Amino acid sequence: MPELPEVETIRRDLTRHVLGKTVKDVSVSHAKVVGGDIEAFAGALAGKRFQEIDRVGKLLIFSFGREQFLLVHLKMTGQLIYHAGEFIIAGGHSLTSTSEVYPAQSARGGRRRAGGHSQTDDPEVQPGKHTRIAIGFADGSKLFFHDMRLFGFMRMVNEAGRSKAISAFGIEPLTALFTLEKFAGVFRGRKTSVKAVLLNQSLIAGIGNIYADEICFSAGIRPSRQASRVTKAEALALYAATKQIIKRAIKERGTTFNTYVDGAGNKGNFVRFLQVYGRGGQPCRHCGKTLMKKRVAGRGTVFCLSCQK
DNA sequence: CCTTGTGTTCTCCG
DNA sequence: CCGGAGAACACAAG
Repeated sequence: MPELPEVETIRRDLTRHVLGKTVKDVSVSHAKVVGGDIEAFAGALAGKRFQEIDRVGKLLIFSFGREQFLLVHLKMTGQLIYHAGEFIIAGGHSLTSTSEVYPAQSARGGRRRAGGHSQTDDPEVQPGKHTRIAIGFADGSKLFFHDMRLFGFMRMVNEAGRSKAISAFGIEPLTALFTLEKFAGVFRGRKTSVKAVLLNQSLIAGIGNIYADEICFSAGIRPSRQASRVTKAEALALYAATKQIIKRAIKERGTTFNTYVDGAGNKGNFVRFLQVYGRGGQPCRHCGKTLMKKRVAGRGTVFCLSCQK
């Protein structure tokens, strides 16, 4: 599940690789992943030059000047992978034209292994049965959007569309506006759980199920605790944990639990540092007691009854 | 059945 | 009866 650290890792990877490149051709497998109209999307994107890549929460924003933007959301299983070189088919010969291997409206075309440097198994097949969008650049390199579940999307929007998308997000961790004052403020007066607040993108941008559980563990607070009952000291603990865990996760290039890969198709390393996520029934790394798993805020949630109050 | 991010819809309460 | 908060549902595929 790409959350803030994963999306930020991809943003940095792609900033290095696709900035300044011009879109030559665009292929799309399903209309719904580009907002319903493949022709309109491909037409709007063709010929555009990538000028800047920003991120708000888990949303990527590619800029083409002041009036045209590409919004990309990976949702649960989306991947955005850049390929510099040519494609090597199982048989051995290379391809240079996207349309030859990946006609619009058809995601089929067999499994073709990419040129060598990837570490994961399924995700780097280029293009594969889960390839939804292929963007070919003038220099022959390509950007692939994969998504097993058809939740993720790309959209071309104008400045009004960009502003609207950004305004839906709450405070952004790791920016100057992410102050203890504002952070503590989002918990104040809320009857819902601490976890629901952490997951609410309109309050705090970028936290998903993995980091919400990790933040709660680090702060020693049960995810089910009522937000309004969080004390000042606990708000500080949650605030510090949020900043520290997100920073560290970015440094480790994100968490690969199931399907996440970075802009080059490689896994993230933060799994090694997970204290609770995915560890229900296993011993707490701090006290040794069995970690509890239950549903909080509609999500699978793992915590330690003894370390978290 | 489970997994989860988010948009939409439903329900409750004052 | 309105508005807002929060919960529940829908979506998708393995």
